[in-house]
Amino acid sequence: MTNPAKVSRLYGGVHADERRAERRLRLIEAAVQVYGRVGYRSATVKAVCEAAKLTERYFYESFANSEALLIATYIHVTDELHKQMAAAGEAFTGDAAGKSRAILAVYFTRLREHPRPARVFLLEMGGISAEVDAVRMNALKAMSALLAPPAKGATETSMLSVGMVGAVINIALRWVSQGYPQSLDEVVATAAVFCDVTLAKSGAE
Amino acid sequence: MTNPAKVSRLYGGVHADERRAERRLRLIEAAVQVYGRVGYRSATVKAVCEAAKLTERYFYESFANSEALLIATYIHVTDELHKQMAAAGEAFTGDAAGKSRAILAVYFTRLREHPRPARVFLLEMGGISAEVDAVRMNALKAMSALLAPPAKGATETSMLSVGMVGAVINIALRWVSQGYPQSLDEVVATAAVFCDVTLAKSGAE
DNA sequence: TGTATCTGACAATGCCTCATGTCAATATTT
DNA sequence: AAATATTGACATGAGGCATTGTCAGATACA
Repeated sequence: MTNPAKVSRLYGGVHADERRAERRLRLIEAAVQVYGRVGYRSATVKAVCEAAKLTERYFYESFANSEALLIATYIHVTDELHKQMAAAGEAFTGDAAGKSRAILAVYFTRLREHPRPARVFLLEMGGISAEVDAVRMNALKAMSALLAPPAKGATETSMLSVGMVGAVINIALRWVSQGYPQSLDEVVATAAVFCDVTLAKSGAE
Repeated sequence: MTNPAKVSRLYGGVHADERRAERRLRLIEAAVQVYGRVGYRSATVKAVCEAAKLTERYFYESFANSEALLIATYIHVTDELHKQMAAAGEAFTGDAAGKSRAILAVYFTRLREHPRPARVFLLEMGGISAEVDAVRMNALKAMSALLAPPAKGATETSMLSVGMVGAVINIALRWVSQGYPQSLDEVVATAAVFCDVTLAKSGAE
């Protein structure tokens, strides 16, 4: 008896859904490369497709437009990063200040491993559209929650945390842009200053 | 006897140089309006000229292209802002922490007076071009110097100051974007936390 | 083996903007 | 009043890119 759920034909041993998903992922990974090379603003659909070794047809199969790809790519990259940061935070046993440092160490290490994409996602994500802004704000909130877990009853991100994240991001951006002049320990220590003061002040509220 | 230095004809009682300068300024002021309305990225040369009540011809008389206008406009706006902040700093007599607060109060007050341009210049200035990035970095350095004057022998902006400015900017951006939910005193106090810690740490180095 | 689906290369269209050019109308000097 | 500089409105062309469409060839199923 035939399985009515499997409407799609196998191709290369995989179903249509999987092939679609695979192409989508390839486009996202290609986007990271292309954005890193020329920046998002000058990245054309064509260039991304060439890097992914797919044609425009498949681009529009997965994304409505260039901006949708940017959003998917940003989410993909930040999700991965935040997972690693969260893992480092959970692995660390000790006081809150030490935990912040462990998380920051992962953050800055990853940034140093991917200089060009890091620059793009730190620098170019502002003012492209309301949707992109919203996605970016979500990512910043996630980072804020990692570095300074909100108090139990907290309903929204405090301005203190907003400042903290801004400090860390700006330090990161400068560090990346200038070619990593300081050591990892140095930048982590500097960024940690802002985490520490945030923890101290928000606890003492 | 004719004056050979005055080669230009008077028009409306003013010389060519002055008329040019006046048109240039009108374009800059129009740019502030247009950028505020639609953002820099969607601001066309045509729209700016219409707002300035000038034609494209006069645009290219003063600016090589759209980006040159952006840079001129950004410099115009930040110069004005920094002058006011500097004045507030000099007028204040007291300790460094109090001075920071006085300067921040001016900063946030000005941002609240011009919500839309503020949003644009805080948000959209990243990753447009190397020139714009350089101009922006200069502005951030100027702000850093105001809020936490560098130690006497300091040769370059410290990463601590970079973090501080990032914190203040991010607080400002959030405050503006969300429609000023906190009081002026509140945001100033929160931002001041980051200035204080910067002053304390950089002094104790 | 035949048929339907999938894939890749490429063409074609349409849209928008920058930047320059043209030309008549206006203002100023002599 | 005549000549010249200045201004404003508009036209034009060049270029780039997104998006859709076409079509032949390849692959899997029956």
